[in-house]
Amino acid sequence: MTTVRIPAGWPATEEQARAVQDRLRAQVVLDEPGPPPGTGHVTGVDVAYDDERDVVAAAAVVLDAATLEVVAQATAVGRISFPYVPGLLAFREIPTVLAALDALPCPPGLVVCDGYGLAHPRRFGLAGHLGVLTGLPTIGVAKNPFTFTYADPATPRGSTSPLLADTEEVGRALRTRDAVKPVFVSVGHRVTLDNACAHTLVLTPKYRLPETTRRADALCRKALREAAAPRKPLADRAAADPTRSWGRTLFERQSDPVTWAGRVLRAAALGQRRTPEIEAALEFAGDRDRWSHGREVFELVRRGWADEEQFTPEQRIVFRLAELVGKVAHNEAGPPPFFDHHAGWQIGPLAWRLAAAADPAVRDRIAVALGERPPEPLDG
DNA sequence: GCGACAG
DNA sequence: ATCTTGTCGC
Repeated sequence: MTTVRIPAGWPATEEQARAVQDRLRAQVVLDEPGPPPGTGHVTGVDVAYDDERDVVAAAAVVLDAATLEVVAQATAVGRISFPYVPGLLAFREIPTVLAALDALPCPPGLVVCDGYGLAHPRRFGLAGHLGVLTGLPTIGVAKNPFTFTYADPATPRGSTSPLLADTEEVGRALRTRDAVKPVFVSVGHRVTLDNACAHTLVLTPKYRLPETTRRADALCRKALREAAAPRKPLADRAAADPTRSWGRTLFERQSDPVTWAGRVLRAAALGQRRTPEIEAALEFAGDRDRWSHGREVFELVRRGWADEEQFTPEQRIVFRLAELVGKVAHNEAGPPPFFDHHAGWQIGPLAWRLAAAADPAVRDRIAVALGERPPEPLDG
């Protein structure tokens, strides 16, 4: 497995990313038929994320197009290079996908992407982007219609209907299993739409999604599991950390957990350098109307301390508290899926770790914000 | 102006 | 994409 760095000059803003798309899309080749279905190699690529740990894992799995047996596979891990923005997915996935493709011991043949090619607001989705950067023939097979419209294809497998941006056919809804929701096929690079659909049908003898996608999905999840630091079971951590049960009961006694978390954060941040992320979290905790956006606050704070090395241990604790404010608020008022409900339990122990190392005035202030002190002096 | 919106 | 419990089906 290879490790990826974010490429130099990689777009940092949405505006830059859109400019890159506008520049590169002229290089897409649409007038080649592409490899005949059922011959040579077909390669699936997919990506899995752990946003909390800022880890991304990609996989490329090469299948024999005739037998659908795995011929070769490779993975790569790296840091997340771009947030998820509809229309800019490629900037989040491509660096790691390229590394996985590079690590393959054989030519990939046709590359099947999890997403779109031509069917894209600027006609340059993930599959087209990957095709232009590698020169390989690519297609996109997506699970959802994005912003496009389509009529439901007829019931039997193999039926299609045009995927429309207004009246322009940008792809096709293709039924790969009888009476099951279609997939959405579009051209990436150097393949026609007819051929892309034919490939997709060859790749779906048993399931709705292409074997390439299924294999790559399973492999990148596994790579992600192995890349993320293995964690001890919950019970072990509870035994090793007596502050945990105190943190739990303290949190569960709060009738207004978000406001409480905000007070704790304010006390903890006192006297420390305030970053914009901390300011935002503090302001947020005081505004009940915004709690449903807790997840965004979490993500903002998480991005804010991406360069962990530049912060002191105390500042890192403040950042973690700010993240927890976002998590707790999201669990309290946001839509599912929720963060794990243990999140709030960490607030007390974390804040007290800071208090224990601080001077008596700060310690008192944190104790007041928490509402109590731990039953016995905690070290760490 | 606001929401929806591939993964 | 990710979080999640049970439930349905081959």
